[in-house]
Amino acid sequence: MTKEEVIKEFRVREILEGARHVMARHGMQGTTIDRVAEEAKIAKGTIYLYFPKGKDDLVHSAVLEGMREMSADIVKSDDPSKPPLERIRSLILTQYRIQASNEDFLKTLLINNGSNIEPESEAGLEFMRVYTGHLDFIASILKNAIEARAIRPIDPQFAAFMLTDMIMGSLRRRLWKLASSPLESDAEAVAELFLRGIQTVPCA
Amino acid sequence: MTKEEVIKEFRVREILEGARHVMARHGMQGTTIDRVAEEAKIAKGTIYLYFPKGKDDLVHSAVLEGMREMSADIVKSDDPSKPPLERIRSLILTQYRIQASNEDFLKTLLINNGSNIEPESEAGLEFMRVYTGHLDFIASILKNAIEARAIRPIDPQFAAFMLTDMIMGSLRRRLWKLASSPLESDAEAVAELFLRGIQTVPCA
DNA sequence: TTGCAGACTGACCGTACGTTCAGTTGACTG
DNA sequence: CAGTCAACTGAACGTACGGTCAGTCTGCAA
Repeated sequence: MTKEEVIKEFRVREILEGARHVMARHGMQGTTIDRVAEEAKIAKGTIYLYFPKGKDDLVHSAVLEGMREMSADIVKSDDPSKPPLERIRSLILTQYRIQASNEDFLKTLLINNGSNIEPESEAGLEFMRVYTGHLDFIASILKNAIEARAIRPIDPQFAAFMLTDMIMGSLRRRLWKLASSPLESDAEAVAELFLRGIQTVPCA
Repeated sequence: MTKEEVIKEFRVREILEGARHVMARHGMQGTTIDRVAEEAKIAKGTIYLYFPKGKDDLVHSAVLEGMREMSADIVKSDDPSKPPLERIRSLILTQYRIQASNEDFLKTLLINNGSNIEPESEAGLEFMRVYTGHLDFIASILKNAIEARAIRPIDPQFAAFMLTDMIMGSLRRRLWKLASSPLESDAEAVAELFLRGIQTVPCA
């Protein structure tokens, strides 16, 4: 029984990774079952043994798994015992490091339409659930910082959304080759902008 | 000669608007020539009279025209004689107003993959040209503010990118129904975050 | 009124791609 | 070694959709 499960898990992983690779290289439009099968080095029909619900389910699973993995990595690397501001800074840097080590999936998510899942469908709802779950995690860190009076009493959900978008945006800027600065300096610039804004400090 | 031109312009406009409407409702995946023809109330074949290069060219034209129109509206509403900070604030608010009045196209751009145009293709390069053109405009306003010492000497291109992403992000948040606050208060929150950051002012 | 030009139509065609399933393989059992 | 069964294969099928073109309609000119 164990052996079958190992094989099954191996196949599913191969297929999902193949799918993400194909998505990154060919875009959603160019992601076909044939290409995924070729990438995973199995025959077309085999895919339907592991994803009997068909292509859409496969694609959604690949995207969702990618999101869940990245989110989990970020949560894992968080250290709640750090002082609030430092915690936020290292959260930002960690997101850069993790997402940079995951370039295939990042391309899918940011440049191709990884989030192009129809809202209102079951897959769309699941996508939103994972996404808002991650936002909630960041919001809780910000809430913590507010209570410690390290940051202004801003709406944590809003700030979490904006921070995520800034990070995603600057990563997209890198993928589009509009910036070539080292990763750490991008992270630092985002942290600085998020924490202090761009305005001249009034009392400097 | 004039009459033919009027008809041609009318048809092209109907087709492009129809295309944007279909994209917003059905996503890029579900955007077919048949649906666009139906939306524009003309026969399939007629589309090929006005877009002989086929579907891809039509879709790209629709997206590019939408971007160009929005960018032009924003540039038009800018008043360079205002003081730098106020100029930035009203730039932000204007973007919200204009983009909110253009919901179809916004959905295409933000939720479906309007920017899913292959880089390296002619269409992709044109897309980047329009996009970076808009960023340059915003960067020039920020540069101006830096010279007036109204904001810190941050890289204007970087800041322009981040500001655009924050605005787009918060508009996406609205489209996803994760926020229902009035438009003006969203704009104000973004301006506040961008200008002052979230950190407690150190000398308050 | 007749004839022509060209804008417009929509049935039709070819193909790419998702899905299926009859057949093959190979590991395990008795 | 024969038999069994499940994993796997890939040729074949159905269909949705981009693109075509022979035919229709409309308005104008002679």
